[in-house]
Amino acid sequence: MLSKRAKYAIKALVYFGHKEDNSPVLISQIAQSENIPQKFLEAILLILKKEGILDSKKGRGGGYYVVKPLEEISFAEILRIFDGPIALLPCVTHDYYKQCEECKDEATCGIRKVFLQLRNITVKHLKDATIMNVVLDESEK
Amino acid sequence: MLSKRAKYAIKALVYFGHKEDNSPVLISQIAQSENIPQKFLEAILLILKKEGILDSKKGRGGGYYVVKPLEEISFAEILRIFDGPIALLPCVTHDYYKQCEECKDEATCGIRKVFLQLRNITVKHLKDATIMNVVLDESEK
DNA sequence: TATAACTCTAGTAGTTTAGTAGAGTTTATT
DNA sequence: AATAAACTCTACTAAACTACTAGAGTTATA
Repeated sequence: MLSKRAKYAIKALVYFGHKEDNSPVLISQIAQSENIPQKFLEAILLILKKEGILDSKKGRGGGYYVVKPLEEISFAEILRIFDGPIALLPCVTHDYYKQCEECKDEATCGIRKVFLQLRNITVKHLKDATIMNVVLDESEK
Repeated sequence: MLSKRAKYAIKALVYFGHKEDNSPVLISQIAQSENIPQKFLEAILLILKKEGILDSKKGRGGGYYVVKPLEEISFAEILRIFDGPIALLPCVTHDYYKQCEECKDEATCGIRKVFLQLRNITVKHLKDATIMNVVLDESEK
């Protein structure tokens, strides 16, 4: 299961996508609109800022705004930031590779094969799913 | 990530699959061969028994043996037993459905759509992956 | 200079994970 | 009948993670 962190992050980004302009938005505004605990959301937006996806302006009239193009922000990227690897086994992750401790021979492990293929399918799907795609899809109604 | 429980369960089942006959196997034998802590494996095998996948014989000469055909045991089934739902959001699970608390309208949620498709792809892949398939694949060397 | 707004450090209750310990029960064999 | 092999079951634990909350601090603009 996704962590709430990741889910909230995606929700917030989609919220940005539905806005007309790119003016700064208050945390409190997003929190209210999306039913997310405000303090929790604060921490999440901070992380998105550290990752170069959002930026913020302090002081009166400040808030958060998007800096990375929405069509370049994929679900895969967000999941990796908040929930770590997408693969289900350490021995098939891309960025966090670790051998399974109890494994006798990785090269011939049939279990690994299944999860390697699954990882590839999943990553493809989650890379194709960008924030922009979701925004466009939701606007079609 | 998979839990170790689920990974060990799959490893144990594949181990059964590589045996010639279906005579009872000692927990200690599997634990040793697959590098799994024995006491932990005990609990796992007990669960597989409760699920009707294994059965056991007590006393001297006893042990565990498979009762469900290996070509009918899929990774999907094992994952569901040990790690719960395969879907990444509660609102797209099959057996454990729960609305996302903060969701405004499930029917139009673009995020949900992404994870619903992903779930379908994943489940298909994990249902096609049976213990028997892994055993056959590993025997081809 | 007041205040709106982000920043950052702590802490916390609850749950899950990956085990371990040990007593109890069953059954085949001697 | 005794013995020992082997599964069964309950209880416990350390460590990590999740989803928050509290509150003080900093910055910038009107």
